[in-house]
Parts: sequence; structure tokens; C-alpha cells
Amino acid sequence: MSDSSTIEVRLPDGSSRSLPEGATALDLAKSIGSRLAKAAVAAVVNGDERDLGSPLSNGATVSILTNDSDEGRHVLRHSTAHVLAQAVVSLFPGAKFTIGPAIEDGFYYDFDLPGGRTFSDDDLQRIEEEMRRIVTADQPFVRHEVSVADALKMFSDQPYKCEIIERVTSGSADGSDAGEVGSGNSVSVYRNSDSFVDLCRGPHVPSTSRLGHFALMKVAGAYWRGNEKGPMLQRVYGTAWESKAALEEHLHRLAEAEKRDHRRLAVEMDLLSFPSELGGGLAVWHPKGAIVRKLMEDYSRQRHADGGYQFVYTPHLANEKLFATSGHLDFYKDGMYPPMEMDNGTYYPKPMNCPMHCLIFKERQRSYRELPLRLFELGTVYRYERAGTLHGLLRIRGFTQDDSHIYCTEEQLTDEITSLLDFVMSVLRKFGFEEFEFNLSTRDPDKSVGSTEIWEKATEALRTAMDRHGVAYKVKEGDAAFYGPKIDIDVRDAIGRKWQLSTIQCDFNLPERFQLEYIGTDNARHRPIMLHRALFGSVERFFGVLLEHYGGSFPAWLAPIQARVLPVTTAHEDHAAQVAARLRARGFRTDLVAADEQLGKRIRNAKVERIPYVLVVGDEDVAADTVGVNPRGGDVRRGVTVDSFIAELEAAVEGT
RNA sequence: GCCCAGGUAGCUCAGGGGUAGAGCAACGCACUCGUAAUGCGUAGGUCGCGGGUUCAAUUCCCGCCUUGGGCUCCA
Repeated sequence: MSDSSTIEVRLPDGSSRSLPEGATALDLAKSIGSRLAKAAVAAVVNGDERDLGSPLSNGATVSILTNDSDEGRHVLRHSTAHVLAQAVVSLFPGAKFTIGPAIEDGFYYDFDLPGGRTFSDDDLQRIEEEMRRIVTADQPFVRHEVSVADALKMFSDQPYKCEIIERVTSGSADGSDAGEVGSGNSVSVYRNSDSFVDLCRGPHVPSTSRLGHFALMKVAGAYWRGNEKGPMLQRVYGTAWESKAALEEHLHRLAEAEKRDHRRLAVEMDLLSFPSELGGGLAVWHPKGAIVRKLMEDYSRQRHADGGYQFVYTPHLANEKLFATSGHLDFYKDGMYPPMEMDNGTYYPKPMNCPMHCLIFKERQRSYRELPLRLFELGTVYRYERAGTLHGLLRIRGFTQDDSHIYCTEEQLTDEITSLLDFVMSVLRKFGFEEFEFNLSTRDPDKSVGSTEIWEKATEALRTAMDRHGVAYKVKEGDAAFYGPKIDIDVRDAIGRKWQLSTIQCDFNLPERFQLEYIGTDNARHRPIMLHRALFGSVERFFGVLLEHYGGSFPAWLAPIQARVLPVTTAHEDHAAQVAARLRARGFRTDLVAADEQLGKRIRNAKVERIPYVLVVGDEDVAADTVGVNPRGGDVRRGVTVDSFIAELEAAVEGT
């Protein structure tokens, strides 16, 4: 088919196309269609991402990356990061630039500014203006392969780039370095003006004019290579999209997420607060937050009772000897509150409940007939989180785990984990989560206890359980806790964000340390295996996630107030009070707001408070024993009998 | 802990070297109203805390506390 002057390339749909020899990926895109050529940002040639300007070879399989695909946006963002670096280098002579990858929804670039200078918000504006100038200048991104020696010369005034080059070529690079430059004896660089060249593996868009729908978002500190002891760099975050509309949509999504911020909603809805007098990372629950929390906890207790768990309570403090035995003082001391001295002993607030549950197990001799023994506690723990990491309810210092420790035999392990997966998903579904992702964390040989055999057995049990369920999972190598492998379960919330909530962890360390034993059928002593598991994880954190998931509009069964009764005028207050009393008698959380203000205002207030049902009673309702029902997110219905509303509310509560 | 940005009335925020302002909320009065903000009035602040510069600091400078965004860490 092809002679010396044409080449043949294969397209993703299986078809082939002839092109003149020396044709580039862009030529290919143009030959397919002008719209494709316009949207093209890079190409995938035989599985590798390449610039559009790269010549194609005969027989290559080629697909064009367009700017509205994830991969295409990635290229777009990476190129925009380069423009950011170029702008900073031109505005801040002497600035050292380090790395600047594309990330979810955007990109960042880290800089080391001369004299430890930092960026201000004004700087960000100037940088953005300079970036727009560069985009308008339509500078081509031109790729060059250069030898390591030449690259080192080229970047002689850029120590961070030299470090990356050296690490890559010495083979000690990790993934992020390889991502910057590629690997081998030569490195690739991209030049897009006489004054700016950056080390990069590519690919990039053909020219800066292909960019433009971007915004710089914020400036933050970041350590070089993420190392706390390394230099603190200035990181500029930005976002970039293929079109103005996509950029605006993204900014809109951010604004929407901000409206759902659980800290904002917690104040607006009077749910809880973090008084500074109390200390960082410690919350107090106001009545409306407390009722929701109680409902969550009651539900959890009910499900655990149904699931064969036994409830226990343990104290908040323990003698240091307990945490020495459990190993927390060896492995977890940095995460613990400082000790207090009393009665010639040293006591610590507990960072976990497991050691105390082990004491309960150990308190008397156990038989195999008791296993699996499932101990459950809503146990409040205290962890010393570093000040800069605290974040509303999502990261706090005092929190309550829906914590359980299951003691079982090796043979029971797989079954137990299998039923746990059901249990977890069933409980989470009750809270409106439908999408789950599973992660299996395996052993880190440098930070683990226990024999290889038992790690393998436990990991296998976790795998088997997930396979039985047919759930897909990702493996995170080396991500396990020191005491055993685990399954972490992420959920997607109503606006698609991912939260890690539940965890199921195998532990063969604590049974060892506490010398836990049971008597088997063979009348001999055996060591049980222990499972740690939490569904909410932390009740506080789960509450925060729920608040954002529902955007404050709790379903009827969880809403602090389920129905509010509003008399149209003071003349209707008696009837309104009767309606409210009837609802309360049926166990519904109901209140009444008297006619001191106009009806419209009171309805508005109820809506702002996200109350599921607003009931209006006026003359007609007094006469007919009815209410006007104004449901959240629905239409007003007049003349509904109180009894039928009660049935409706009952159904709404049951249904969720 | 480190980098950046904040801290002004209960909340959201404006202001700015000459001892402070709005909207909402609160309170009072009038209005009694059928589905998302009635009107008028009153009260409310050591402008985060401490120090410095100045005739004068809420404003400028320094330190601390605290909140938020990141880094690191993590439920």
C-alpha cells in the first residue's frame, strides 16, 4: 500500500490512513477534519503521548488527544504551568523554578524566589497578566532532546532543575521526576521563547496561543520534594480549561461546593461550633446538631445490635503501661496528647479504643464458642493533630469512633470480612451513599510486625472477601498499618467528591502483645485474629461529610425539625398548637412559630432552615381539620387532612 | 511545625493616623397577613491580645493568639 513517499497509520477505530512521508500528528488531525485539528492538543503514538508536531512513522497507531478529554486537559494544564513559570521568571529575575505538574482541575508550579521573597495576591495578578501576554504572543513550544551534560549547562543557574536531571539520570528518580523530563541518557526540554526553556518530558500544545482559559487561584507554601526539612517554596495554583464555558463552570462548581461547606452550614443551621476558648480542633454540639448526631448514633447502635455486636464502654484515659503494651507509645506517640502525671503514675488520653477492648477480651478465659466476639463502642478518642492540619469536623482532635473489634479464628476471617462488606455498604446506603470504591492496603516490609505467612493469609482473606462480593478494588502497595493489611472504603457524595469513610483492618499484632488466647475444640490455647473496623470512621467527620453531601438538607428521618407549623394569624394559633401536639405525640420533631411576623417571612425562615415540611394553618384548615403542606423542594398542597399528612410524614421517614 | 491570607456588632462584610459604618439577626411599637424578606424605632463594638512609633493607633511596625488556604501528616 505505501510507497517511499507515503506512510500508513492506524487510527483508534481500526481504520488506516495514508499520509505523505514526514507527516506529523497535526497533519493527520487536519486530514481527518478541521474541527479535530482545532481541538487537538497532542497525540498518542503507539501508546506514548507525543507532541502534535512530531513526525509519524509508517505503521504507527495514532490517536489524537483533544482538549475536552481528561488527557487533553492534562496537556493543556501542563502547558499552562510552563507559561506560569515563564511569567514568573520574567517578572522576578533570579527566581528558581522547580516542578509544575498538572493536577486534578488545574496545575501548580513551585518557585524559589531570591532572598526568600514570597508572592502576594497582587503578585498573582501581575503574573496572570504576564501569562496572558505570553499567550497572545503565540509562542511555539519547541521540543529538543539534549544530552545530560548540555542540559546541566543549560540549567546551570537552576539548581532544582539540575537536581532533577541528576536524579533522573542516576536512576534514583521517583515517578514525579520521570514525569518532568523522561529518562535515559538524554533529557527533553521545551523552548517557547529565546528567554525561556524548561525541562520537560512533554507533550505540550503546539503554541501558547492554544491556551488562555485559565485563572490563578492561590499561593501557598510547599516544601521542595515534600520534605519538611527541605526549603519552603512558593507554590502558585491555577486552573485551566479548554473553553471559557468550561472554566466558568468549574468556578461555579467551586462556589457551589463552598456553599455546602460544613463549617458554614454548621453556623447557619446552629448545629455546632468550635469556640476558640475550648481549643483548636474541639467541637461543642448545639441542640440541633446534637439531635442529628444522636439519630445517627441510634441508627448505628440498632444496626450493630442486629448484627451480633455487644456494646461496651471504656474510659478516656489509661495508664501509660497499657499503651506500652499495645505498642502505641512506640508507634503512635506523636499522634497522642501529652501525658499527665498523677498518683505516681502517668496517664494518656486514649488515641484508640482497641487496647481497652483487648483488656475486656482478656479478662477471663475465652472459648472458641464465643468467637467471633464482636465488641462495639462509640468511643471518644483524642489525637494530637498538628495545628495546621485541623479542618472543621473533617480533621479534629477529639472525636468519636463507631469502633468495633472483632476477635475471630483464622478460619472465620474470610466469612467475617465478607459479611462486614455487606454490613458497611448497607449502613452507608442508609445515608444516601450509592457509589463505593475499595482500596486494599498491603504490607510495608520496613514498617510492619508479624510473619510473612500471616500477612499473606490476612491479605488473602481480604482479597477473597472482596472477590466473593465481586467488588472492584485498587491495591495500595505498602500502605497498610504496621499491624496488618486493610480495606479502606471511599464513597462519592452528591456532587461527586470522594471521601474515605470506612475501614476494615486485620491485626495480628495486638493479640500477640496482649497475649490473647481462646480454648479451641482441641482443648488447646490459640491466638485469635483481631479485626478493627469503623463504618462512619469518626462520627464527627461523618457528620461533616453528610452535611456537605446533603447540602444541609437532611432527609426527613435525620432533620432536626421535621415539620414546622405556621398559623396564618394569631386567630389560628390554637388549631396550630393542636396540630403540632398531634405530630409530637406521633414522635415527630415539630415546632410552631406564632404569627408575630408575616407568613411569607416565616415561610422563608423555615426554608432557609431547610425544614422538610412547612405546615400552614388558616381559617379553612381550622374549619376542616386540615393543613397546607409546603414540602421542601415540592409544591404547596392545600387542604391536606392532618391524618393523611401524618401518614405522608411517616412514609417519608421510613422511606429514607 | 512551615508558607500565604484574614481577625471590625450575634452573623456577613465596608472603612481607614484625628477615639467607627451597612445589611441581616436581637429587642420595642404598630400591622393579623394563605405560602421565600411589612414599616418605624432601640440597643449592641477596648476594631483578636500585648508591645512599639506618634501630639494622636482600630489604621503603621514587631511579637503572640486564632481562623481559613496549602505543605507534611491523617479518620
